[in-house]
Amino acid sequence: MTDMKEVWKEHIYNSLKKHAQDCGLELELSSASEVMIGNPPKPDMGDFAFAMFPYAKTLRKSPQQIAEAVAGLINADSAVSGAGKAETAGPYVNIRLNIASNAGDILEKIFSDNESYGKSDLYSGKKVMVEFSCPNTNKPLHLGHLRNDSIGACVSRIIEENGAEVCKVNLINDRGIHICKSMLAYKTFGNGTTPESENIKSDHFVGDYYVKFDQWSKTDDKALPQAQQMLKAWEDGDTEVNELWKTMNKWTIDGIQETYDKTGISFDRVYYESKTYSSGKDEVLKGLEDGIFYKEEDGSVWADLSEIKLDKKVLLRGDGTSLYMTQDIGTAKARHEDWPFDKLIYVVGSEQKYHFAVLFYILKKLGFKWAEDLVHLSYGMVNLPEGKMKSREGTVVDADDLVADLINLAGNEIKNKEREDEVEDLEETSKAIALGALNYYLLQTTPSKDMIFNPKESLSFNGNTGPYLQYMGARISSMFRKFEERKADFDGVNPDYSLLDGDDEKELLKNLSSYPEAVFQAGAELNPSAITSFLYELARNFSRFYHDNPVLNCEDKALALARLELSRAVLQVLKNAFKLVGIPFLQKM
RNA sequence: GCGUCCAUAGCUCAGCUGGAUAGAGCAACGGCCUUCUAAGCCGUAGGUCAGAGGUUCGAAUCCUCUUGGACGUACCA
Repeated sequence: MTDMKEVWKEHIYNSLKKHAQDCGLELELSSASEVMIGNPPKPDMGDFAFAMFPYAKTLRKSPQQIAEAVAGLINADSAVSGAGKAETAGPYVNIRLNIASNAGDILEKIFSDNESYGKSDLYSGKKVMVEFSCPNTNKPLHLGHLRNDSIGACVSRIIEENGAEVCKVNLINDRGIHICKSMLAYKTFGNGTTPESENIKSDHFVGDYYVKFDQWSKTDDKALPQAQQMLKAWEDGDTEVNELWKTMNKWTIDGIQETYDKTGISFDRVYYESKTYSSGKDEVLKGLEDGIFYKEEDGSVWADLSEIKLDKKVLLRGDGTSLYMTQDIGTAKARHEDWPFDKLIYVVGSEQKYHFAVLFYILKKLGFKWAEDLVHLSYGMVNLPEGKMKSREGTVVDADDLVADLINLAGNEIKNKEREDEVEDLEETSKAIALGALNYYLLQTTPSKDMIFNPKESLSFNGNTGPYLQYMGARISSMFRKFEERKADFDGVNPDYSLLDGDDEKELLKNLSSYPEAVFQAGAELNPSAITSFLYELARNFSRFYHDNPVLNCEDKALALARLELSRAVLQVLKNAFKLVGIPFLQKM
């Protein structure tokens, strides 16, 4: 469709130019790419729309008159007229494509490209690193992480589809006072229990002590000072604290890894704050020597941000210990050394916009050329219908719980529909449906916007949901199984694509051919919702088509086969887009 | 206070770099299963695109202001 659009822009451009010439005027357009193209409000009005308003002034004619002239020129051009027809609608020139005559080409392209259909070279030759997830090691993952993971993983795949070499990285937030809080609470109240002895998933086990610390510190003023003391001991290399840290850190990371496995999240490289903060400290001290930063009387090191109209930022505490910013400097540097990227995308919540503005500025000041290639892909908060999630009020939606609920619900749904025998593996199918529902739900909203997570709605599998999309894939798959059984009926028949000229069929062909555009747009904007929107439209159009048009049961065998191939193409594009969004494809459901 | 972002149907969201009558899903109501999976299809109802100005042939979209909200502005991460 991209090609067709370009072709028709060229036609309109040429006609406009010719018309201007005929009038003895000069057109203020230097190339066809400047011609604006749109869609008519209704499909039955045509496939492309060109508004003639912008040319009225230079051509000294009404847009209506220009439209008449341009349409006339296009229809008179025999080289053009086979591909489509121009019609005027007031000031608009609408192009009605002869899609059926192109149907064969569109389908052939999809079949020959297969799983590669949709790929672009937008980022070809580029190395792009994507950072996402970044959990703390003091508690399990929650709904906010799930959105982060969904966006991060999806954007990674989209960029890859647009030609880049991608490296997915995680950063484990495993040092700081918050880690000491759960450690201290465990040391005080744990009595040597373990996740195994209590039969609790290990990250939840640690998280429970983090909650316990919170309760404890409310009634005991000595709790917090003790935690700070522990932090100091830890940084001073105290073996006992270090051993405890190692043990509990492992518990959390193992637990989180289990969640990643369930939600299909993986990374190419994993960084640990505990390992990168000292190199960040070195960079800050070097910057101090070079006069980029300055020291306060208490020994703390600061960056002056007045150049970017911000105040100032502390980079090292008075006692020489490092902060969030410090370690992020070290991490960025380590990453570029490990894997020299052309672009590094940080998928991090919008509440950290300030942090990244400062980080990028500081890295620039430190003289790292690649600081220009850093991008903060900020995403909005996930709220509940009642408002914000609050750990103190226990309204935080736990990632494991949510996934488990979704799996259960999917399983019940299969049983209710009495398709338990049909699907073969109930467990696996339930998981696939749950995962598709989750990813699709989280990716529909444009990342930069806050979203409201309605648990009830997310657990529904009707309407514009992941399972709806999977269902279309399953129905098409089912149709192909039926076709295998009846193959003999179609012996010696060839598909006649020129018969695919019903409105539903034309819409589908247009959808299919516009898929590469959706991938390109998603890549350029780093916006998964470009793919989710595309998917829903394709599935909805297929659903209507399939409801109203018999395929295998069509009496005209040549048309039946053409429709079958059209369905095959829909299936292929669904699969390709599913892969990007993280919706598992199902043969049966 | 300052900075950033947001405001579209009862609810949740689309709406591409300005273009024709602003679209979906959910919820509500009404139809459609002896026919390729009813997790489906079709229909009805629902809107002063927060408000006011401005730019333009033309604004939900761009600019300014007002109102309402979120986030940030920590020697937390």
